[in-house]
Amino acid sequence: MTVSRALSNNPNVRKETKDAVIKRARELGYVKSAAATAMRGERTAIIGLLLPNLVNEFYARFADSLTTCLERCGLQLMIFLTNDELRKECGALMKLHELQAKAVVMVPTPGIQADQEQYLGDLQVVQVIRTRGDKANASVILINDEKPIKQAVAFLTSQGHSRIAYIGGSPVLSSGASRLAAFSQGMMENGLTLKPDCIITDMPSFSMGFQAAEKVLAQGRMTAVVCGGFEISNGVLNCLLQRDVRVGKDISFIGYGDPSYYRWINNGISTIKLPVLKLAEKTAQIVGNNSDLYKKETIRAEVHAELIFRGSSAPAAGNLQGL
Amino acid sequence: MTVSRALSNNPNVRKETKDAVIKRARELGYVKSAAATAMRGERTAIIGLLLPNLVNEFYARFADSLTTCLERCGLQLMIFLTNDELRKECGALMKLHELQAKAVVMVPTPGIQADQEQYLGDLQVVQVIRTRGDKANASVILINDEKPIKQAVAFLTSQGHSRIAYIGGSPVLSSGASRLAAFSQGMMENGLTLKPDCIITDMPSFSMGFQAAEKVLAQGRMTAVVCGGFEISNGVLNCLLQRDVRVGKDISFIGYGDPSYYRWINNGISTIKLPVLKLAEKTAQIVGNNSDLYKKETIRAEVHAELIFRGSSAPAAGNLQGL
DNA sequence: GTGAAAGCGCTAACAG
DNA sequence: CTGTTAGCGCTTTCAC
Repeated sequence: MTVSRALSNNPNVRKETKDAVIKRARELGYVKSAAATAMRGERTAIIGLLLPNLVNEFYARFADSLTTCLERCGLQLMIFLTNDELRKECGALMKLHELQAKAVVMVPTPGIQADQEQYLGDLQVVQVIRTRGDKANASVILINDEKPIKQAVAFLTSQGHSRIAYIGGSPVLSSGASRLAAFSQGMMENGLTLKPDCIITDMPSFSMGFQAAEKVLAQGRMTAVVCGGFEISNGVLNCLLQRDVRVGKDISFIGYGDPSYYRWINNGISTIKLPVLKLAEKTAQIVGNNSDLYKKETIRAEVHAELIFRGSSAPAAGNLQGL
Repeated sequence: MTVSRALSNNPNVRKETKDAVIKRARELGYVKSAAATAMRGERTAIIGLLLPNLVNEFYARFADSLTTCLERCGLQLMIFLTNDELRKECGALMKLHELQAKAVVMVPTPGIQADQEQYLGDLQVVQVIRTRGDKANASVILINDEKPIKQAVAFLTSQGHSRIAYIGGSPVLSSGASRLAAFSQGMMENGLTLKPDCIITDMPSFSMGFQAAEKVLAQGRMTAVVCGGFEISNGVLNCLLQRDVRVGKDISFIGYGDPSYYRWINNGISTIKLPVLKLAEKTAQIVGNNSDLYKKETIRAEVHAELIFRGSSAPAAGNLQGL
């Protein structure tokens, strides 16, 4: 018992005893068993992170930033890849429950909530980027991209574009729905008609973006494209480049997310830049919060995206002349 | 006890009893405590992964692939970012020790080994990409890039280049040393002189690459650059693009690693492509190996990199004429 | 300032 | 087939 007290720096131990214990412990290479600590009911210093994947640079950067932010609180991230499958999400939550994780930070998969409550035990939940209703007492941090999306449409309009395509995530995702809404509103506000064939949405992925871009090109009527999804944006851009479409001339392009190479493609890719670091900081703040108070107050927060102008969003002239 | 047996599917339980137990457990939302299991001495299903960062696309892809591979064995990755600092590496190892992790997969930091053995407890170690001596009984998986590096030099030579710069990782890293050796050998084999000012090595990073490229440009004598590091390659390339150097005309460039955008910059960036998936698979194979036998046989393996030709490695003519 | 007892959830080893 | 005992490493509680 004295040993225990010495190691946890309890004042009720003679200094000499304490020093001796600590010294010997070091000699023996003692490390406190996380398992024993956890078994006494305390939470583990583990935070689960559920992401669709790590190949998406946005997710990778988020994971990187969050790891760093949490390290300061002595918390460790355990990453689970869901591939946007509900089944995997459930599996991950169950494991975290078993591990008595302190909290989960998750990009919810599109499926239905079901009685996931069961899996969660009493661990704290933070939904990021997307949300799946408020039923669960989960905190939510979203990226507000309404303004930059509207700005994108307004700018393109001011450059003479009127046939603007939108390629984004499915509206079954909360993020997909809000981005699409922003685009639609933007079109209305600028007096443009919102034809159904100028909007393509689906589960977001590189290949989805690629294929959507092929469709848009096949139509041959659009003079500009706005993207509403990180991997989608990459897919669309890759399609355009592969087809030798002169981005910024034949067609104007506004991407979503800002992978480092967007600066260097052609004259730069205009895009909606996402505040990754701020998102991570806010998340860490909620999760790392030593809520001695068992307040399960659920927080709702937003971080703001920003439109970056580069060469890919140019006047429509070149293209309109061609029509 | 019967309950315990039922839940662990022990045959010595009447079927009806077992079913009843399992049913009731589900109703109650029972999950087996990982802590209790761990406390009885068993290893956790946790594999530590120590990486410099996750921003480097190569590391992110490796983490992604490894997560997926390990999931099949029911193992979970816990990622620690070392930022190539020995201090952080030690901290991470200690935490893994506390958690009774089953194994660590690590990209060793450049520092000295010290008596890290202490931190490791008896967990299995797999060093990837770089190695830090064989003293510790650690398995090692390296990327063999000797052949593609030599090929790169040979190809550039065949295109008329003779002033070829090499920008790579510091030789204090085993990877840096072997790449530099391959480049040097390549130069010799092609009858080229290896002047000291054509070689720049340092701790690998984007900015290191960027600055090295600035130096090379300032010299104004090189007609080609070969890179020996993923982030270095990005840094060099970004510098060239920012300075409006016509890559593949003013200067030939062979990168290291194959981020998706290399295909689309100018006429494509020639590069040494790394076998990420194979690396992950091999790693998972070693780590996931249910070594019921406590054989601590340490494995040494290699996966092979490959040179990809694209537009950035062109004949030297254009440049040589200019000199 | 120190120590003994008890219990967190689980299972190996031994009864019945 | 089912149950009892004991112990994994730790801390809280209550003596001394």
